[in-house]
Amino acid sequence: MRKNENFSKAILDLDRMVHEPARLAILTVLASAEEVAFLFLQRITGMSKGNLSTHTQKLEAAGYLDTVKAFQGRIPVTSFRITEDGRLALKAYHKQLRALLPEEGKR
Amino acid sequence: MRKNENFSKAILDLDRMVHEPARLAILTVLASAEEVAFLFLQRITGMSKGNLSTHTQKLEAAGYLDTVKAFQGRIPVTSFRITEDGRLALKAYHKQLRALLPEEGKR
DNA sequence: CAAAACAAGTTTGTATTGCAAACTTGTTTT
DNA sequence: AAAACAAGTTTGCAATACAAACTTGTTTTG
Repeated sequence: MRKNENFSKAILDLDRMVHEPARLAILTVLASAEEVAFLFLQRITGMSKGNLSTHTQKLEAAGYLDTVKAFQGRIPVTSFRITEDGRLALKAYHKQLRALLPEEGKR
Repeated sequence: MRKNENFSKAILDLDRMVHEPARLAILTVLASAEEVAFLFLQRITGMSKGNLSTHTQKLEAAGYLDTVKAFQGRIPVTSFRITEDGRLALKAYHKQLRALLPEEGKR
């Protein structure tokens, strides 16, 4: 049996910056591409612009993504790239989750 | 490649009653025993009494656990049992997480 | 050409929530 | 009898997620 104490305390140590579903979705998409545009991210996740904007700002403040502001012709386009720290945080989070999930055989 | 759209929207559909780490820890412990006493749960998770109390109340309101109030001698002892709904919710949550985690080979 | 509609994000306001300090009710110790 | 302890609960507060409303600029239309 898994040691319940360490185990449940580990759950409480999950990185909340990543654990929040909106941000987890953002990071997951960013992890699968070089660079992702704001509007693409919005459509793919179905989030509102406001919500997406605040979450990407938080992820940037945490150092998990970089914001790239550019112009496509004359209209502004904001894009994002996951940082190395972001990738590491996501990987670490995945590891925490795996430790938490019952093993294959025991489902 | 996984379809990014369905995928990231699925993340946003995670059951938040279970997703919250404090409650996930509680449910996980409850799932591994018949009945668990308040103080045991508190020690094993390291949560404060107040926090534990409010989260168990939420889980009860959601129908995910039952609260059992009894006496040990003359002192009151509160215990909890996961309900069938709670077990199902936890299982469904695990399933959602598995779908979300990169596969073994791709780590 | 002026006005209205549209685009791309950001800021602000609100309602919810997680958390621990303080409280309550009762028991045991001094 | 008073003080200390136990087991939870309630209350107050700070942080957060979210969308509506706003801002700045561009394109379309009358």
